Amino acid sequence: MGIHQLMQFLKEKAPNCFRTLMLDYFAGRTIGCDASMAMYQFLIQTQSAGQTQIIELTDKDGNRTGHLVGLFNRTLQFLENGIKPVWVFDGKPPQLKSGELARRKKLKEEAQVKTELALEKGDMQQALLQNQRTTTITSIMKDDAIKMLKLLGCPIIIAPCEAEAQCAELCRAGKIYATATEDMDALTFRTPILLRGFNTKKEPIYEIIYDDMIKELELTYEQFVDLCILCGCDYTEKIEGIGPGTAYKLIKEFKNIEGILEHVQKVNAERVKNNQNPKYTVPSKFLYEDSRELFITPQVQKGEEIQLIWNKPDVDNLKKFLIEEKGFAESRIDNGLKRIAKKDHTGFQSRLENFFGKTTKIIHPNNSKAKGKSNKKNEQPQKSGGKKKL
DNA sequence: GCTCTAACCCCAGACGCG
DNA sequence: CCGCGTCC
DNA sequence: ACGTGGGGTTAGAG
Repeated sequence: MGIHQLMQFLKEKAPNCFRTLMLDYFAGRTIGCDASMAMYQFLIQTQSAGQTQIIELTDKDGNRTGHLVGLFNRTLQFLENGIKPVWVFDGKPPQLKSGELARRKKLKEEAQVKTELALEKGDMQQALLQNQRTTTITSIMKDDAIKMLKLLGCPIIIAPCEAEAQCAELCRAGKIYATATEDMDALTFRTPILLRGFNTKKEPIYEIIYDDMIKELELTYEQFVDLCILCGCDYTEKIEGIGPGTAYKLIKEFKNIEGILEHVQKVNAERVKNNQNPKYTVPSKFLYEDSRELFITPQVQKGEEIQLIWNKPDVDNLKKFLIEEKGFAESRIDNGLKRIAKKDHTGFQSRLENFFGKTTKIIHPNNSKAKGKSNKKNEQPQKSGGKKKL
């Protein structure tokens, strides 16, 4: 679950670290995308309720393909807008996450039972909801996605561990402009820029700038990590009775989790003396030190070692794969490829254009339904400063 | 009252035809 | 331009 | 073998 309620906390306590941007702002930029989360969402959202069963997109062998449809469209949307995506996949989750993963697995199993129950009752709406909760990503599905994205010409990174941590490393190394994810722990991994909102065209894209955030909160990085752990992260239980609000106050006052634990013991002891229930409950195994280490020095591949290269799509093999193996309609692939036919996938053209200020308003009729007023914006000649800094 | 937390509910995409 | 069935 | 999140509402505690 990333960091519990961090988004809402930041909106409140650090409102000035946000910017909202339109898609065309990113033309010519490289963006690191969290592949697992995107796949998961596409798989969920391509399910629908039939008369007596749940319908999912699959190939002829029954392998699910909803994530491929989604990633295909999303990638083309990026390329069409001159954005160069690098898809980053999760590797092996850290040991500390196993408890959280077990919890999720159990929830999925319960949802599976509820799905079948709802199907028996004929409650298709409930069946769909529960079936969405059972969604998991198999290694076949992941391999299919990697194969397709490579054939589209995109660089792929399989992170040694958490994708968010790898994106943060790439961003700090200057290999990507920003990390695109809905998962707020990218900030805990210290990504300089986090982007949210690519999942819906209805709203603009939010940019969160790490340096602004940390300044506005008046915390050190280490303190911010402690704050995130106290809010609730994937690696350890949190202290019951402390949410984002009090965690922030306590960090300010006692500097770190060690100091807060001392304070917590005192407060609880005092209350026990007065025959009151303790105010806080510290988990029996509060692994905050290990969690810290996972956030601060995560297992990643060094950014300098990574070369990102975009190629033109391998049209023949892409078609062979998607049509013959995955059951895609040829016309959809052709339509998609037409959208990016004029783009240069090496990224040279878009950088050059960006340098000369030519790409500032590549936006498409498709997207313009978003707000209605956003149309006007595109028409404004954004000529001002001429070329940007380099 | 007001603030905060926790538990529980809901929600999530894109294309293209008519 | 919108609504809704379909995408595989 | 394993994997997403967010918002809203409400009840209850301090």
